[in-house]
Amino acid sequence: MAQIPEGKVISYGELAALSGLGRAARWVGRTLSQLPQDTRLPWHRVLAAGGRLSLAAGTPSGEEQRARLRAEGLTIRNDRVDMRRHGWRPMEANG
DNA sequence: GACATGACCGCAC
DNA sequence: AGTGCGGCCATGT
Repeated sequence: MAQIPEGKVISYGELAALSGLGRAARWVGRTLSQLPQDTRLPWHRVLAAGGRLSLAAGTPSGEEQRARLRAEGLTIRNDRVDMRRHGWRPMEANG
């Protein structure tokens, strides 16, 4: 997760698979929910499938996530981000 | 061991 | 486009 570049996003399922956790998307979610508030990990770049934001707008964390994503230049439409444009895969990291 | 829950995923209707 | 259902992995009671 720390390797996700700024302005890019990934889904829980992808992150789980890429981390060698198989299909443990739920486990990723539960883990993120337990992150300390002062973590510097880019947790806001982890979205649900299809670029959907699973954290509801209005909640502290939900607003925080939207703010951070927008700050990185992403556009949020109807609680979702354009994965086609901002999706990230490790292969792209190698150039 | 059984049962319920979670910042989930994919498919079918 | 919205809803329902089963599957997934780990944790807590």
